[in-house]
Amino acid sequence: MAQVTRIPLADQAAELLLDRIRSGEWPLGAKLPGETTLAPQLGVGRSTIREAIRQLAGRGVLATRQGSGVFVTALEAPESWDDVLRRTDILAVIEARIAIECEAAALAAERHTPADMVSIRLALTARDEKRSEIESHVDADTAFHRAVVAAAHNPILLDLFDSFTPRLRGAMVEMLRLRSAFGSDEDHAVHRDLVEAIARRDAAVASAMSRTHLDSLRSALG
Amino acid sequence: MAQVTRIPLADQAAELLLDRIRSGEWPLGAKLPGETTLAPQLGVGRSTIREAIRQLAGRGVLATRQGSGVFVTALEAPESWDDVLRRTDILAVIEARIAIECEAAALAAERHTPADMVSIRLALTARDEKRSEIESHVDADTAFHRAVVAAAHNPILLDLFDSFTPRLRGAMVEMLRLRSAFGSDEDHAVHRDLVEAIARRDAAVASAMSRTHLDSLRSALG
DNA sequence: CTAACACAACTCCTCAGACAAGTAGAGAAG
DNA sequence: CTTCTCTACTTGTCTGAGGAGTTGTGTTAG
Repeated sequence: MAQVTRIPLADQAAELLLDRIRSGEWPLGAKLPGETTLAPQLGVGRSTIREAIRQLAGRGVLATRQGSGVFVTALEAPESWDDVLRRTDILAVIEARIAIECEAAALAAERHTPADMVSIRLALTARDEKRSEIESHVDADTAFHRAVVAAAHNPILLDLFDSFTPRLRGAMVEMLRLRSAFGSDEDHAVHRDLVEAIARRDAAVASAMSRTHLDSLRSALG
Repeated sequence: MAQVTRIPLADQAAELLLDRIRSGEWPLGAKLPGETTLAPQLGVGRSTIREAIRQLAGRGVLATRQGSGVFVTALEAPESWDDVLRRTDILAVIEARIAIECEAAALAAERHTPADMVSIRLALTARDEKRSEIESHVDADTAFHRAVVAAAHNPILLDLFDSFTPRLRGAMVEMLRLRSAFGSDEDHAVHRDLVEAIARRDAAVASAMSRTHLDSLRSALG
């Protein structure tokens, strides 16, 4: 089966070089042959091999130093975090979210500022008002939990939360379509208790409330 | 302060294009002006602008189609997770590690297999034998905790743990050089208790032991 | 013999020009 | 209105030339 679309020589050359790097022909930190050597060796022009090198340099695999040469800086491109999440079981993602959100709730109870409490309470009322539509309710719920994590004042926990939510959104919407036990009064009570626990700086209860909420989410998705 | 190292024009051009993309001048999916237009506009040759485009293509920001043009495929390159960690305060990293490791210890208590227990106990004895040298002791400690996280059977938690440890290693070594309260018998007892709690599937105690150990680490580094 | 200097060979960087290959739109023919 | 063809424009590739930086070698002064 021949390919319909011609792949540019520069792209082919880049893949070829990457293969030879992965094979161990040029270990980490090694210097590649000069472009004047590499170009005839692959049967392409100098500008083509240069573009291939640039492409790999953009991916962080190679680095060029004028007058010195081209060097291997990484054995392969670092895998995108989103890709890891997309490939992983959704239950594992929820467990990871439980881990960071419980801790974040405890930290939020200790560290929250008045401004944090304002945005948390605002997000809670917004969450309560949007019980009708499924998607907007999920988004409001996510926004509320994000406000809690933000009150922990830890950029890593917040980054992790933000990287988890896109993966979870679809599953949550789908789940709500089947069983609508989410917009219930009981569910709302848990969230209100969480806010109150944070407000009175009760870290243990705040953490426990988060766990309660997320455990029910896990069992619903499992 | 002028820079000592000359930055290649192609790299400068790539950064310039990336800025204009981020500024919203060319939205997602838009077609950039042709190379023959862009090159004089930036005051560089055509091959130079081509290499800049290749570089951004390697980072996933642009895509070229022969005969058609160059198109924006992503608003910005996904930031490497390592870069985020390197830039962040080390206390925040420890807090994140506390979050995932406590949860992982609890999950490990529930899910560990006989093979998990073997590797955990092996790592514990190895950790105990290497109390003399600082660096090897830190590495043995890290290996032990990694074995615990691995027993949780959650790939995301393990990936997170692996991404945290490189950032923490330097700080732990430095801390041990100052106060050597780490290779103490008390410290070893905590780890032994953690293993026993996991072995008898006591999730609450396993989580608490992890927290004890890491809290002392946090206060030592703070 | 050692150390500092000059230089030559090598590397990547940049430009210019030419032609090939592919695409998309305008215009003509049906 | 549909279809075909052709033209203009785009990226792809190659070649040749010179500029700029690095590195190692050889020379020379001490």
